[in-house]
Amino acid sequence: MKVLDTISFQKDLLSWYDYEKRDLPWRKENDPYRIWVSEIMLQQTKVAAVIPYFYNFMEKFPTLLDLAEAEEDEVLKAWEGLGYYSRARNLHAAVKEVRDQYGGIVPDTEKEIKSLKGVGPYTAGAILSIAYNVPAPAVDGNVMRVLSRIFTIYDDIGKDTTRKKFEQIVRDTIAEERASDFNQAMMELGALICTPTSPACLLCPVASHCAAREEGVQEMLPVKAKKKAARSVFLKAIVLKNTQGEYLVERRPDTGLLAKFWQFPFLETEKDGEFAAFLQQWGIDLEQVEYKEHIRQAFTHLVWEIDVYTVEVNHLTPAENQQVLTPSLLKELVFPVSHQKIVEKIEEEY
DNA sequence: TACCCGTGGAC
DNA sequence: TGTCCAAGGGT
Repeated sequence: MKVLDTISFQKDLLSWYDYEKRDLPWRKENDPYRIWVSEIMLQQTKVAAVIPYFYNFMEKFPTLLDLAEAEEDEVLKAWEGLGYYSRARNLHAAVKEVRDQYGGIVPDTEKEIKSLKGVGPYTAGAILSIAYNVPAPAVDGNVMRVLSRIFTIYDDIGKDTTRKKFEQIVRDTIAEERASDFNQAMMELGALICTPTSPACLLCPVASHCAAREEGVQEMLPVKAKKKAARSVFLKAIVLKNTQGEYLVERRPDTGLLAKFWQFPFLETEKDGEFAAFLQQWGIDLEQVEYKEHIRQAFTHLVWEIDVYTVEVNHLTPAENQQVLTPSLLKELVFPVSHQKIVEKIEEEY
């Protein structure tokens, strides 16, 4: 592996960062709680998507204690639409643990912080370095992309051992006195300059240190194994409305995909015959329902293909996991994005 | 290790 | 339209 002039690299990187760093809401104060929340929100999520959620979240839960004392449904509602909802549940649980076990102070040791729910190798390093300036590696996708190019490392970045290799490189390279800025600068460089496609090498402050640039292979890196294609699941959903203008919704199971979210009843099928049998539980015939639209919701590992139907009935009796609600009460509940699209059309079209 | 877990934007 | 993927973690 090539030898890096560490001091020169640090200087070039940090000088650029001092001048070019973005003005982001979680960079305004050095509150470990705010930094923690931002890091969880930023997991697999773009900065632009996080910003409005971060402002709203901080307004609702300004301090760690505010969040610790909130109801889970309230926390999930603030997370609705951001995705990966276990992040919200884990953060909520972890914040309670910090309140109870650490006197409300976010711990500053690697062992303690990694023991918190939802805090893995990256997030532990990010909080330690950004909040406490501890020289710990915070290796995310950006950092692996930047370093794979600097050193022309062709290891598959999807593998755990590869991340550990990059963590060791960061330990050897990090600016000890400016650990916070160094880690953030590496990520900032990955986000703004050393992008996945068409990296802006002509604008790169560390281009002179970059082996991939020298060899012209920057577009080949990093190496990442292809993921399996997502499988499609075909669903038929029914929006049931009674003569009072109320709607039937049901709660998803406590675990798994979109746990505890609300949805309109649906059946996993493409066949009208099976759908007809499904509708019989409300005494409805297939001829009574009206097809409204098709909604596609793509997850990382599967795709929902939803045909949406509506029907109006005289009376609706909710089962144990169901509710019959007015539109305004419906909007208080947490729905998957695909079903939010239905909720938005309720009253006018549905 | 491989799979599960969301969403919206870029290309 | 399809594909990829973004400051990952849990199991």
